[in-house]
Amino acid sequence: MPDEKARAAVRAQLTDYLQSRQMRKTPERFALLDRIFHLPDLFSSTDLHQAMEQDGYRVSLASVYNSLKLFVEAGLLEQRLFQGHPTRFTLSRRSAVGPLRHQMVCTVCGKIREFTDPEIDQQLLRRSYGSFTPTDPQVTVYGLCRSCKKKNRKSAPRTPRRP
Amino acid sequence: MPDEKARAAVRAQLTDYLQSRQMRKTPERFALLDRIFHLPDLFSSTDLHQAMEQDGYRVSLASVYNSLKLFVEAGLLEQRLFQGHPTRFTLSRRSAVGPLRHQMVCTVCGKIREFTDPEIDQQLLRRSYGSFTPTDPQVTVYGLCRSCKKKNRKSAPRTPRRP
DNA sequence: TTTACTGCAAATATTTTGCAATATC
DNA sequence: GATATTGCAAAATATTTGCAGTAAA
Repeated sequence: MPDEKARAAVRAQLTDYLQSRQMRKTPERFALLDRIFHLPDLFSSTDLHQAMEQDGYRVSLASVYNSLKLFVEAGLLEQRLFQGHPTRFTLSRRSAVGPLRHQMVCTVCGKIREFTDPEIDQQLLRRSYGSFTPTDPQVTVYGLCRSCKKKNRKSAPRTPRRP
Repeated sequence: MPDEKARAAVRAQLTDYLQSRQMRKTPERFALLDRIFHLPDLFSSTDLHQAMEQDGYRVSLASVYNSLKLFVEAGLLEQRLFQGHPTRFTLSRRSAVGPLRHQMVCTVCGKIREFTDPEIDQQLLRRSYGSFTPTDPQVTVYGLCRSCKKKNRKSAPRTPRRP
């Protein structure tokens, strides 16, 4: 199972991070981190909290927030914002070898789908940003998914209805 | 004054939009729209509300929100989200001829600076998104501005301090 | 034993909603 | 005059904070 390997690596990363800053290796932190590997790619704080509850593992929402912030600071997670959605988190791609993961978002139903585009990545990473040092380039493409586009056609007839 | 021309055009756009949907041309809506032309490129709902108050024009915050939503629906404004910032609005570039406006954000001080990149725009607009129809591609580059990078160097010495 | 961390509850920040009063059409 | 829109206050949503109790080191 390749997932297992990745999970162990990320766990080790967390251990190192905590140790190096004399922070504590609490069971909550590792339980949360483990659970993240069984969540969808882009999950919210409440997704994680509810998942823990359903597993019968009680953690306060405050601790979920604390841990998520910690994981981001430690470079294990990245944050993404999408119009009309709560903050999403995703396992960091920094360690990954592949192309960056970008997202498209349907402005009607809110559906989010990921895509990759090595060419755009090249453009993003090759160009200079002046005195600014980029660490995390993000591409978000808002638009319409197929089914919302269809629905939109039906509900927006050419002839305006009269009163 | 080229600004004046743009403002008139956008005002006309709003008038058309309202007329075509039998919505009302209230003074608040036009006052808000006008004020936006004298705000920074990326402004928040409270920026706009406070600007109105300082001009001695009383509008409720609820109306500011209503109008901003309306302006976005009418295609006059676009919304942008940045980590650690309230929602920002910006005059739509749809009508503009130039390249798309993208943003870089300093993750330490929160400073936002815009940049353009016609090559990336080409990549974004040329590629296919499958059954998904893109309307608004956004690039946000998080990183460090020069001054925060300097400060960071000072406060993160090579040798960890011992307890 | 020390103090970082958790859970809880209250606080904050941002945006939305319900509704009576008002003003556009 | 009909009703879309405003302003206000309350509600909803998402996240942060203060603090007492708990547990990792």
